[in-house]
Order: sequence, then C-alpha cells, then structure tokens
Amino acid sequence: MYNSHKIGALIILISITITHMQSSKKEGYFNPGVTVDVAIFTIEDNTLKILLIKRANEPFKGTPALPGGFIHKGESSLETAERILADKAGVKNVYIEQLYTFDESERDPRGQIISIAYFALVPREKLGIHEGSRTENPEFVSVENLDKLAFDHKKIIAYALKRLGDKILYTNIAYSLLPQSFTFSQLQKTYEIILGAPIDKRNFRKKFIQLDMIEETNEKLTGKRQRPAKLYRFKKKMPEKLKRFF
Amino acid sequence: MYNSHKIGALIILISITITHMQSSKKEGYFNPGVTVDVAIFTIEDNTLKILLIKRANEPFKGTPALPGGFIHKGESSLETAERILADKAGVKNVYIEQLYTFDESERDPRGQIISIAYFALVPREKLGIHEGSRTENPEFVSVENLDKLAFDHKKIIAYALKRLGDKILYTNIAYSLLPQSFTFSQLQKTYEIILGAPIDKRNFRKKFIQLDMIEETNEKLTGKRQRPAKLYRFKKKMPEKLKRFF
DNA sequence: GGTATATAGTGTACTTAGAACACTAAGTAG
DNA sequence: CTACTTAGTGTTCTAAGTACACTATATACC
Repeated sequence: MYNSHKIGALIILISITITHMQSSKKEGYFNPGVTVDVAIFTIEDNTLKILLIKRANEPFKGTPALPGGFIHKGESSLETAERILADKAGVKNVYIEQLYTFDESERDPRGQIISIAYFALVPREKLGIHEGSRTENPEFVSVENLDKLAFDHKKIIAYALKRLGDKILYTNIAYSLLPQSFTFSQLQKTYEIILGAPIDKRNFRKKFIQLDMIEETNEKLTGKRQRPAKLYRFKKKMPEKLKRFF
Repeated sequence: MYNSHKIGALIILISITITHMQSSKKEGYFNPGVTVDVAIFTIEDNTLKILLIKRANEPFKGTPALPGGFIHKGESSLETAERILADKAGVKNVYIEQLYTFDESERDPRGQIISIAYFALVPREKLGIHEGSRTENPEFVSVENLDKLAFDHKKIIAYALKRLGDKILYTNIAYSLLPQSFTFSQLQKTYEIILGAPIDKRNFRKKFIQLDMIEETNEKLTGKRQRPAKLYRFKKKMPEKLKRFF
C-alpha cells in the first residue's frame, strides 16, 4: 500500500518532467523540447502579410504567435511544418524551406525548448477566402504592423524577412507568391513589396527578359480601365538559383 | 517486496526510454534527441581540411565522423558547438555560425535524433601542432578525400562546403582562416582553394583594394628565395557583408 | 660575384551589366 | 469623344568584370 503510493508519486514526477520537456539523463545530458514554427507569407492588397494565430494556451495565451507545434513521433521537422501549413493555412505543396533553429535559453518560459523555424510562401489565390475561426483565429497580418508577439517570434519573423529579401534577388522564388499567370506589373510589384523600394519599369522588364525565367501566354488581362496587359507564366516552378539580380 | 520490484522495473523502463532519446508523451508528442555536430575547417598545405574524429562508441564505432555531442542541460546549441570546438580542436573565439538542422528520420540508427549543425573556420596557426591522441584521434583531413563517414555527415559537410563557397563571395569571412598578417598571395590562395578555381592576380588585387577590407602593415615577408612580399592585415575582424564579389 | 630561379608587383583595353530617363499605346469611364 | 489609367518600349552613360604580359627583388647555387 505504501509502496504503491510511491509508484504513484514516481509517475507524477515523470509526467512533470515530460511536461517540462526535459528528461534529465546521466550527467548533464537531456532532451530539450523540439517545436516547429512556420513563417507563412503571402501578398495581399499590395502588402506582404504573415499568418499569425492567437495562442489558445499558456504561455502567452491570447497573444499573437507564429503557427507551430511539437514534432510528432516519426515525423521530420519538415513534415511537422507541412502539417502546420495544412492545419492552420489549409494549403499544401507550397514553397517551404528551413530557416534557422532558435534555441536561446530564455526563449520559452516552460524551459529549454528549441524551435526549428521554417518559412513558406503561398500565393493568395491558394488560400481560402477567410481562414478558420476557431479560438486561434489564424489571420494574415501585414508585416508592417506587428505588435507584441509570443516567445521570440518577432526575431524569427525578422530573420525570415531578411532571408526572403535576400533570396528573391538570386533565386526564382517569386513564382511561389504569384498566381499561375500574371502581368509584368504584378511581377514587378511583388519585387517592390519584398524589397521595399520602387524599381524602374524598363530596367525591370529588360532584366527579367534577359533572365529567361518567364514566358508569354496567349492571354491578356482585360476589363480594366486601361490598355490590356499581356499575361506571363514562369517557365519553371521549381526553386533555382540565378546568376545574379539587381 | 513485490511492489518494490515493480518500482525497479519502472525505473529500468524509464532509463531505456531515455537511452533511446525518445520520451513518449500524450498523443504523439515526444522529444527527439538533440545533438550538435560541428564542421571545423582550416587551410593547411594549400588544401581545405576538416576535423574528423573516429567514433569511440556505437553506432558507427571506429568510423570517421564530425565532432559532436548532445546538448547539455542549460546549454544553447551554440554553446554546445563552442564546447566541442574547445574539447576537440582546442580552440575558442573562432568564426562559428549555425549551418542547418538535419533531422531526416533514418539518419541515426538509435532512433529519432536531430543534429543542429554548425560550421567553424580556424586559422591553422591557432591549432596546436598535433591534436589529441585519444581513441578518437581528431585529425584534419582534406575535404577532397573523404571516405565513408558516420551518420549523414557527408551530407552535412557538402552543405557546409556550399555555404563556405557562397559566403566567401559576399562576406569578409576569409579573415577567419588567415593569420594576423598575410601576403596578397596567401589571401588569393585562400580564395582559390575555397572556390576551387584560379583567379587572375591583377584582377584579384584590384578588387580587394577596391573593397577596402585590408590594409598594409609596415612589415614584409623575407627569407624566401624571391622578392619580399608586403604583409597585410584585415581592417575589421568581424563578420560583415560586402556589396558583391567576383 | 654572377647567374638562375622563384614569387611580387603593376596598367590598359575591351566587354558586360547596371542606372537614369520620357514618351506612345490601348483600353474603360463618364 | 474626351479624359484617365496603366501597358509597353530604347538609348545613353557609368561602373564593374575580364583578359592579358612584363619588370622587380630577393635567395640559391655555381
């Protein structure tokens, strides 16, 4: 009777340890908790937006945060990120890459929990009209007005923005933000939004034609109060490096 | 008596779980093991070399591998990497940055163990004449002749080499491979080794002077059977981005 | 001491890419 | 049918990259 109480106490101890994501092993070794957070970007209304949820639980309950979660057993971090993309943004087969692993010790009040951060790009058209309305209420927010965020997520977003700004200059990832076909103006706007600076129209077109990344379709965008614009598409919708850019 | 056996059994179970680096939690959540591996490069005998150890334990006992280890409690992954650098290469305060987190499920036969990989650059002069001679026998090996390596370490090294080749083109990290003062020829050789291609001497000098990264010292390198070479030093020995390069 | 040898050090012409810049074209709105 | 809005197009100038060959100054060796 006394002994079985002891067992009960032990089990409680174990569950506490696990809740804290820290199972102490012999001599200093232990496993930190491992989460995945995803910075999901899209362009809407001529601004770069990122998907944020309101945290349903402590810590930071109610505070906006990147969608994320713990790695499941048998899952790679990429698979975790894709699961989060499907669950929170309702999309799959979008551009995604690992960003950085954040693990400064004070980043999570629950203890030593690392975050393998990913960043993803989604064309606006792939997203439903308005995302889920659970308590988490995921929504796309302009990266210009980010208030207080949970954990170190502001830092993660800053890092993601830097990566995005760099990569758009030497890869073709712009394809992953644009619809299947698009006008030259839309394409240029995408670059201007991400780079945060206007670009000369003629130089931009010259450069892009030289890069040979896109081709004309036979269609034009009509119905606007202006000369119809030719529609283009990317020749390849796979990530690749370019020689250089601007 | 019977009950205390039960406790014993429980404790064994726990230790097995921990040894496998997997503590199963409620519903799919669990903590993978977290290790840090470090790709430590230096230049010696006009080749790029990387530090490898022979694994002292299973799995892959006896096979060459990157120096690495589990994160200790309270340690960030960067601190782990720095500890490994000190223990295995005997250096500190060298260039180090996080590379990538490798976590494909089959990478470690012990189960789900992720590796936060770092890469470090060490000038040859900072390393002792010959490194430790424990069973691990750390030694610098030319990146040209890498045999079978433990885990996915070949992949990690390939990734590190790509990063190094990229970064030497748009940052000043070359400073972290060179001694305090050096000749223009040594500097150029460093670039040629990392890029794997010869560079025109006049263009290289022109470019480097234009970049304004280095300055003359008052010294010359004499004692060689040739015209003495001026010695230069880097103006700043801190990582910074350049506009562009070659 | 003189000669061979090895690496240090320097300048110019050509080619390519980037930057600056303004007008005409073709639709819809009213 | 006129006003308005965005689409579409070339040229000049400047900066950077590339290709290329000879002279300078030390030590090694005879």
